[in-house]
Amino acid sequence: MNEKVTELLHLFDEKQFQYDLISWYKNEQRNLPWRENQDPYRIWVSEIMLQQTRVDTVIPYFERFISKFPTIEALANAEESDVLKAWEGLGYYSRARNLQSAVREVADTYNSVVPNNPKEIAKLKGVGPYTAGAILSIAYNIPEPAVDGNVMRVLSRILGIWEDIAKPSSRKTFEEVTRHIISEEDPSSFNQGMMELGAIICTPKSPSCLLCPVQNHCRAFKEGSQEELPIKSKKKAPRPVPIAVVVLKDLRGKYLIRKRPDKGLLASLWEFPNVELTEGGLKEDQLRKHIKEEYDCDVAIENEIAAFDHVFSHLKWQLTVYIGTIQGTVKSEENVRLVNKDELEEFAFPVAHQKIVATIEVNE
DNA sequence: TACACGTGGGG
DNA sequence: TCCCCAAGTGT
Repeated sequence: MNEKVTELLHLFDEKQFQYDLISWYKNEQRNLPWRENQDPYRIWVSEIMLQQTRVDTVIPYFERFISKFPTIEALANAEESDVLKAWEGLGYYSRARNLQSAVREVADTYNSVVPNNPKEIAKLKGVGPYTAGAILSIAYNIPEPAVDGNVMRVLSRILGIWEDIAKPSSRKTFEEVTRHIISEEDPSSFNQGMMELGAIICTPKSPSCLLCPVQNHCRAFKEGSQEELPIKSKKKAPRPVPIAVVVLKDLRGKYLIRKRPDKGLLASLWEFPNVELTEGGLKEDQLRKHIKEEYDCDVAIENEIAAFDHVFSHLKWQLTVYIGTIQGTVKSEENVRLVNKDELEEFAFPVAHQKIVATIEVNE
C-alpha cells in the first residue's frame, strides 16, 4: 500500500463500513431490469448502456435490446444495422458497435461464455477498467474495483480526497483505495451499493447526508465539506459548427439519404445531405456545390424549413435545413439511398436528423 | 494527457 | 437559457 492510500485509510473502519453499506443496499436497492438475475451478458449490456447515461434513459432501451438480442449468440449473429437501430437515440454509438464486436469475440473465442478473469475481459472492445470490474463483481462475485463517477464522488466525501476527479490520473487512487475496502464476501453488493449510494443519497448537488447509511464514516460530513467535494474541473464549451442540410426529393417523391462513415462522429448512422459551412458565400450555393461533388447531381433548393442547434459533448451543430428537388439521377453507391417516407423509419438516424424527419411530417 | 464521442433531464 | 451532468472508453 503506498503512502497516500495508507494515510487515507488511517483509522477507517472498513469492516463496519462494508456492513453498513451492504445492509442499506440490500434493503433499499431499486428494482432494475438488469438486476433480475446475474446473467453476465445482461450485466454486460446494461453496463455498456449505463456509461455516461442515466438509469431512467437506459431502462426502455435495455428491455427492447434484450428482447431483440436475448443471448450472446443472438447479438453475435445480428446485422449491425439492426443493432444500431436498437441503439438509436441512446448516443455514443461506438458503444453499440464495440459491444457487438466484443460479443462476437466471446462467441468465437470463449464458446459464448463471458470471461471471468480481469486479463481476458479487459481485452474486449468497449470494456475498460470500470466495466471489467463491474461485470466481474456483479456477475461473478469477484472482488475487483468498479470505479465510476459515483464511486469517486462517494469516496471523495467519505475519505476526504481532494483530488480532481476529472483528471484520468486520479482514478488510480480510487481504485487502490477500493481494493483495500471492498468486501471480499460480497463484492457485488459492495460495488453496486457504492454506486446506488451515489445515485440516490450521495448526489452531486445537495446530498442527503441525514439519510445516509454511512454518515458515521464520512469525513466530509464530519467537517461539513460535502458540498465542496468532489473536486471536479470544468469541461470546455462545445465548439460551434455551422451546417446546411437539405431534404431532397426526387421526381417520384423519394428522399435522398446517406450513411455516415464507419468511424468518427455518429459512425454508420444515416442522415440527410449536409455540408459544414465556411465563411462567405450563400448557404444554398455551398450546399449545391457539395451535392454536385458528393452525389453528382443538380438540385433546386426551394425553402428553408427549419433552423436549430443540436449540442454534443464537444461541439454544437448550428443547422439550417432546406427542402429541395433532385434534377436527374443520383450516383448509385452503397452508402446512398433513395427511400419513401415510410422507409425512413427503418434506418438509424442521429437525433438531430430525427428532428428533421419530424419537420418533413409537418410540411406534408 | 487531452480530446473525441450523444443525449435528455434537472437545477 | 444555460450549464452540469450520468454506472466511461478509445485514441
